[in-house]
Amino acid sequence: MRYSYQREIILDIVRSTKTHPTAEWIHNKAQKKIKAISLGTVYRNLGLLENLGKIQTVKDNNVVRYDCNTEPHNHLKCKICDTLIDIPVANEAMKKNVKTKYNFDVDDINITFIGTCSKHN
Amino acid sequence: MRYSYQREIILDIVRSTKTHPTAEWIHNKAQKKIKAISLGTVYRNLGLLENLGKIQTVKDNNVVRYDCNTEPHNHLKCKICDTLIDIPVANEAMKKNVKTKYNFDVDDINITFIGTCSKHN
DNA sequence: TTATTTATTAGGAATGATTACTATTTAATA
DNA sequence: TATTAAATAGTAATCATTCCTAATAAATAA
Repeated sequence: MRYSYQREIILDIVRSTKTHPTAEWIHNKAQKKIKAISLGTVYRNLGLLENLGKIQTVKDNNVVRYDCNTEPHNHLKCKICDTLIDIPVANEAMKKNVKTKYNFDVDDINITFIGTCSKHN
Repeated sequence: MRYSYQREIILDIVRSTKTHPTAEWIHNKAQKKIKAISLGTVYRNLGLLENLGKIQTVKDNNVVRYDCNTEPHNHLKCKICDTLIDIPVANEAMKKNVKTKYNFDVDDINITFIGTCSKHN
């Protein structure tokens, strides 16, 4: 893969935050550095970076959010402030359980807990 | 809420299958009974039926699928045949665990196991 | 039964995130 | 320095879903 300044900036931006930004947010930020960067370029490079395992994606409603946390993990989603909070993957034992109960080979587990985060107590 | 024949047909259709159909699929089926039924009507009534607790939704990639299973449950998603398989909710203890660990009040847990179902062994 | 009122519908336009397309630019390398 | 193929900018297209509005129909009152 050829070097691209755009890709470098995009990766820097994703790594600069834990807010699980959207492509549009990343595009806005990137325009501060490269004023003519296009949204298509942002999407394409985010896809490439995901394939390279340098970033991860989370589906949040009908928007994809990007996450610099490359460890396998899941999310708490606060319905009040919309924050996504990373949590370590629940129990590898679940995979084994699903295998024995349903004869289903699990590659990936996607868990989102929806509720109210500690800010709103 | 006022009676509507369209809504009745739509509910019948969702209840007639365990394939987690999309709005478009339901619309096609409904047109067999009511040839001029509009897609907007299908979407609106699916939303109403969900609010009434008569059906549930599952998000599958960027499509919403509808499910007549009204019990709380989660899904196995086969990456080969795209089938969604209902499974009972994993462990209420997870809610308590998240509460104590993260001080996060869980309303709803969304779990999808992605992998290969028993058909492809 | 008929008239009234207001929820519901059909049909089509609008939205919004994402992807596709294409001429131009630019990194790599010969 | 010239060549070439990957990457980009800019824009059009896609596709699920929502929104809008005049017409229709269910519920109710007269």
